[in-house]
Parts: sequence; structure tokens; C-alpha cells
Amino acid sequence: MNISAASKAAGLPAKTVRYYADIGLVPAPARSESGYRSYDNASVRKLIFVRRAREFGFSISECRDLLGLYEDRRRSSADVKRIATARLEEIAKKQRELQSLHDELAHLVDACRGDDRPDCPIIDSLGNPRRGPRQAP
Amino acid sequence: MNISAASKAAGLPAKTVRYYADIGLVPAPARSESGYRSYDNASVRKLIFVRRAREFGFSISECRDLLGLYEDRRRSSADVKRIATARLEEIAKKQRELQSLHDELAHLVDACRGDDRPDCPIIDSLGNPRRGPRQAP
DNA sequence: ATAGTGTTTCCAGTTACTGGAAGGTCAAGC
DNA sequence: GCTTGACCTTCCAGTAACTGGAAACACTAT
Repeated sequence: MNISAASKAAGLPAKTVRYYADIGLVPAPARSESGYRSYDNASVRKLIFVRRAREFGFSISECRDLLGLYEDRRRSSADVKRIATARLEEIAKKQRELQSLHDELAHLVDACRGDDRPDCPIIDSLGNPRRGPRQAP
Repeated sequence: MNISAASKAAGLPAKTVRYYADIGLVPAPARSESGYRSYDNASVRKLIFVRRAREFGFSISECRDLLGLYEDRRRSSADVKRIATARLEEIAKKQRELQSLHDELAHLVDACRGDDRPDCPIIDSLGNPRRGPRQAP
């Protein structure tokens, strides 16, 4: 399987497939006589695994860990659960931040007449710290 | 006001303050005889404006636009509202994505016993596309 | 005079790719 | 056998928005 077939099967751009091998996230594939990368089903399964982990928002570094666990037939499910739970916490935190951001901005958009006059509570709020969004933590 | 005083007043790292002038987001400040950057209250107000817009998640490019509107005494509030509303849409979209991600991952974490046995639905799901997260759009 | 802190510029690194140029390879068609 | 076009290779550069660090100059206090 050449790179474009493998990348289609994995659902990743060919560039990304090359990149993942470059950074050592997945093993470098075998090469044909002329230097073409040659993929088998096991490589594709790993690429799919990585793609899906990335879609879940795991970082490359976390994907490295997860791939290690994926390949280790003797690891405990607790190891995996620990990483996934940490990620879940991050998602929940991001959700809370987005929620308050959304509420504040929606309030401002609501208060703005949006007509051709210059008076605008959105701009006022950005310029005036007393009525803007929370400070970053 | 030297850069560290200004950066404290604006709530931004000095590095970032320099960076914002380097990329032309805010005007380059005056210099002292020895070359130190010298800030006045108007500069600090602009830096605060940018910091708060960034905290709202506006990109640097959007901050550029907003700063233009901030400085234009004759712009209509509709111009501002349009940018803010677009940003609000993005936030809402991100929220929906995070929500489904959270639900799916929470479901998996819940299903994983997290003990010392290797069997783990989280890893299984990553390896098996039929029970993983949605495809990216 | 010296120590310590503040400031300057510049270069490099971060994350996770993505775009593009220059050139080699392969299969089909004539 | 030759050309065309698709596919493949490497390498370099750029993205967003900073952040870290080195080397050197400035200011203040003792």
C-alpha cells in the first residue's frame, strides 16, 4: 500500500502520515526499491488509532502514551483510565470557561443596538475592565 | 513609564507588550535617550483593550479590527456587533463540539473498570472506529 | 567600584501540522 | 520508445501567538 492509499484508509492527509513517522509517533514504514513508503494493515490501524485519539483532543504526547498502552497487551485498564479521566477534566474545565465567556459576550451583544450610532457597550466593556470578562486564571 | 510598569498596569507580560508593537498591533512607543520604551496612559489603555479582547478569544487579526473601531469615534455600533456576533457563533459551535466529545469520553471512562486487568473499552474504542467519536467535519 | 536589577535586540523553540518547490517514478496510451 | 499525468520523494518555510534565553547595555544603591 502506497502512502495515498494508506492515508485514505486512515482518514489522514498524506502529509500528516509522513509527519507522524518523522516525529517518531508511529514507526517508519518499509520502503520499496524506488524509495516509496509501503504500508500494511497494522500500520493503518495505528494511524487510525492516532487519528481518533487526536479527534478526542489528546495531544501528540498523550497519543504517544496511549499508543504504548495500545500495544502493551499486559497494561492495566487503570493506566488508560487515568489518562482519559485527566483529559475529561480538561474538557470540563474548557466547557466552563467557554460557558462564562459565551454568557458575557452574549449579554454584551444583546445590549448593543447594532445601529449606525457609535455608542456601543461591547467596545465600552473591552475598554473598561470593570464590566468585561473574568481575568484569565 | 518603563515597560515593566506598563506591562503590570496592562496585565500582560513585558515580552507580549513588545511583541504587540513588533507586529504593529499597537503603535511603537516612544523611546528614552538610552533606548528604553516609554509608555503613557493611552498606550496602557490600548494594551488593556487588547488583553481583554484576547481573553474573549478574539484573534490578533480581530483585535486589529476592534482596535480600529475602538479608535474611530464615528463608527457604527453595528460594525462592532457584527464581529462580536460572529465570535459568539464560534463559541457556541465549539461548545457543541466539546459537549459531544465530553459525553462520549465520559461514557467510555464510565465503562472502563480501571483495575489491573488489561481489558479496556477506552482503548478498544480508539482502535475500533465503530464506537469512537464523531469524524471531524 | 560593584552588585543587582531592568532593558535592549535577536534567535530559537513551541504545537501540530500545511503549502509549495524541485525532482524522481510509474502506468497508460500512442 | 516517448510523452503525459498522477504519484512519490525530500526539504524549506510558514502558520498563531507567543515564550525562553543569551549577550550586552543602562540605571540605582551601597
